[in-house]
Amino acid sequence: MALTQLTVVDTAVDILQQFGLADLSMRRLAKELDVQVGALYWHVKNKQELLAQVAAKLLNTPQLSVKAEEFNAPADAILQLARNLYLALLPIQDSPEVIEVATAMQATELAPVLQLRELLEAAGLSSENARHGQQLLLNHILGSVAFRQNLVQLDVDSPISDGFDWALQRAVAGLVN
Amino acid sequence: MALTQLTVVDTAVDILQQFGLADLSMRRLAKELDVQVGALYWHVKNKQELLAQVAAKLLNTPQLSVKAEEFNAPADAILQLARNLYLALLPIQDSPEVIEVATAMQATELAPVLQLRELLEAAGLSSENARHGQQLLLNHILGSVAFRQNLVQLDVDSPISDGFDWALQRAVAGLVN
DNA sequence: ACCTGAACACCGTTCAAGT
DNA sequence: ACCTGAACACCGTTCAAGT
Repeated sequence: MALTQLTVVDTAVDILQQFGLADLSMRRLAKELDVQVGALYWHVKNKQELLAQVAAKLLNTPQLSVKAEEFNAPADAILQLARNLYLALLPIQDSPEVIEVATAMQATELAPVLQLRELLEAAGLSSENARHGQQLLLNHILGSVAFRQNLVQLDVDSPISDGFDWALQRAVAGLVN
Repeated sequence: MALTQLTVVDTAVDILQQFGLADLSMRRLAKELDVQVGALYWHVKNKQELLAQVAAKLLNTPQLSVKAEEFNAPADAILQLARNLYLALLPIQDSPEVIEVATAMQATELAPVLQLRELLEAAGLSSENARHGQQLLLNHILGSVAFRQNLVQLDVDSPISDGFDWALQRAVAGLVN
């Protein structure tokens, strides 16, 4: 199999999903691809950039986006999108850290995160306030996923409702009046 | 100077404040204390537990807490406490990661985080919903600090108002109706 | 009780040299 | 153009042995 940017990133996604971020090292990745570590650096600049591309692969899927016209209120579309993100990230170990790396270097556009802002504007917020609301909701999604995943690690039995949704509803209500 | 748990944790806090989490390694810490790495493990169980104690040192100061009776509405006390936390964590590099480690192992009680929940109960939330509201606000504080610190790292000029406070107000409004 | 010395099993990144 | 081999400068944790 030819070593390309695509195969590198896809294998990285695989390792992340199966074993978590702690096992997603450049060396482990090289071993999985049957090459030397140095070879990876011909296809990706560094680990940060790799993680940003992993995040893009995870989020830039049409499955996550939401069709605004299918909801009678923008707030409902926002709630649905936030839930989609939460549920998609939950089963992927350490996904919040990966997403944070990607948004920190803002090199990559994460479609559902952009849509979050668009929907807030559609709900009547100024473009500035839509950015701030986006931040609040993203913080809540990533923080809640991280918190839940930590519970699993300490194998506490996770209840079906973990309070994410209640707080999400209150936050959206506060944002769109 | 005698090597004790106290000196170990205090030196760790120093390194964190001056150089950030990347430089806070057990080896670097040992060097700073003029001992071998192994010696540290007599005084702390592992790095996780050390970070939890660092987090406690950072947050368990009366400066951060808020006197509820000085505010005419519980919501105002909540806002003040959240701002105190945000402003205290902002100058400490990578403080969100450290706090997250501490809350994840919940071995340590972080006073201001507890007060956040108490104030939400005082504002009329059920104890369950107060926990969920606490999660929302903590997620927003830590997420916003992390976001701002990443901007500094990429030396983008930080504006005075970064939207933290606007979103905070909307969130609190949504929580306490 | 407390610490040293040394090892074990890892990291990310770089780069001359090969093909 | 793409990859190997090998190095550089690190990690966290453990543990026999010393005092």
